[in-house]
Amino acid sequence: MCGRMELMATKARRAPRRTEALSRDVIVQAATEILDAEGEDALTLRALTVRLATGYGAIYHHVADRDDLLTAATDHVIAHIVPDLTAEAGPRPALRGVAVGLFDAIVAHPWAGDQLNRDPLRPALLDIYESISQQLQALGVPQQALSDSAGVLVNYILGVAGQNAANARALANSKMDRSAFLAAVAAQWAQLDPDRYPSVLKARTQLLEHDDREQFLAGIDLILAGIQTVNRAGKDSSAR
Amino acid sequence: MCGRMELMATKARRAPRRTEALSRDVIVQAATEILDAEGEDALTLRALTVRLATGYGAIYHHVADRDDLLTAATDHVIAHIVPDLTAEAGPRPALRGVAVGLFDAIVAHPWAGDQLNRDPLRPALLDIYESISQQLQALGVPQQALSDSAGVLVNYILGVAGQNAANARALANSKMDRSAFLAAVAAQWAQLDPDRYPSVLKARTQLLEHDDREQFLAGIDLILAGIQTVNRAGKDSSAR
DNA sequence: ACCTGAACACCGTTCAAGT
DNA sequence: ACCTGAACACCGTTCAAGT
Repeated sequence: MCGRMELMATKARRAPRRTEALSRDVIVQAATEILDAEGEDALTLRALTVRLATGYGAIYHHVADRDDLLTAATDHVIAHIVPDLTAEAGPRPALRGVAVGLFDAIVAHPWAGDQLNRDPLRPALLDIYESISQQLQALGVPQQALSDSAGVLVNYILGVAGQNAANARALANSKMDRSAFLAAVAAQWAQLDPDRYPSVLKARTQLLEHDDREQFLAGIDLILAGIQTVNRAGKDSSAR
Repeated sequence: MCGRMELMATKARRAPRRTEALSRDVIVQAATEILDAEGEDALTLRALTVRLATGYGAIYHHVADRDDLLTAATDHVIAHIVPDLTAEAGPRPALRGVAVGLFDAIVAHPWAGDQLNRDPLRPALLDIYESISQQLQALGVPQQALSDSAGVLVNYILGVAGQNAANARALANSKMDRSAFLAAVAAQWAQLDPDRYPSVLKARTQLLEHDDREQFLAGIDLILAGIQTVNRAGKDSSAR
């Protein structure tokens, strides 16, 4: 009892008082901070009650379950991307901007990349999809090719997001620092059978030199080139 | 004691005797069957001990942990794809063949699609990557563009795989049959704000009509077109 | 070497009880 | 309405003990 009083006194000195009541936003915010700091496995309900100095029931009063929390945090982290890009120059820079924005968000919050892959098209992704579709339309992609084209871009982005999250998790689990981890990965690759994986091994040096972000953008450009090529071909045949 | 004897007698009648000893392969096989039948959440160590009529220690003697089991099952399910395609006609059909093989495998085993996204480039994916790279090379893609091109294809496939797994999980969790589930999804989409998501809503009808597999292949073709366009452009500037 | 199964630590979630 | 926290059901994993 006495010990508990002291703890509360310490708490009170650090964060004078919880003036605002517990709310969904406060909970999602706290969850995001835990996810960013320690990864998805660290987001336990127990950890949340400790951080928010509350009980389980209080959390479940504002949030359906752990998955609800995870998707809400993901939506929150992704929601900022599209609005920031309305003042873009043209459809092509805008498309690259959305893609890069998503890429950067996922590098900063790898757990969100994982979550996007685990959920079917979430609200957050819908905004992205809508924005991409509109820019493609502005680029002159015909209506019937629009959903295929936007789908390729979104799925490519999701794939990259997933690998990014996987790498972040592997790094965290290894408990090495970044350079030691990269060295360990490189050592693993070096053991591959060169007769069976010649192309993988050739790509390896390039992968290590290349910036992930640059390679991601090169992929976007490649897909855009494909969209425009297919589009142009379709135009020729439908014009006559 | 008496009850236990009876249980063993019943067991013996159903499955006369376990002639083959427990092995890693047997365990992975059993895990795959559980995953296919009931999804990832159903693969518990307890369920495995029941199905294999054994104890925890026996399983942990052949397998490191649950994750080891999951990746082994994924590798096993993916490993069959590449070898089946050696007798392909040309690089383009071969590429489509690998992609479609992977797509079909993931439709049949959605949990594997999820697992591919959660692990950094697994052995199983390395074979795919190698095969794709070699076919791209045969297609005339220059060395320095190879890793970008193969990366786009692999990441696109991974993205589709992830969405496929997510949809399968959503369907399973809903406990509806397929048509009821699709109706529920359609109803959800119908509630979207048409001012905010015009393109999404336009794409919706197309998505419902389109075969997933066809759309996936259209995406592959689109990316291949982009690879060849970029490649041709590069050739022009490097030739002089 | 291979297997058994009780025990452990730790989850997400519920719910009667409080304010 | 909002919150508390003991309790429940269920995980993955370990390990002393058996053969």
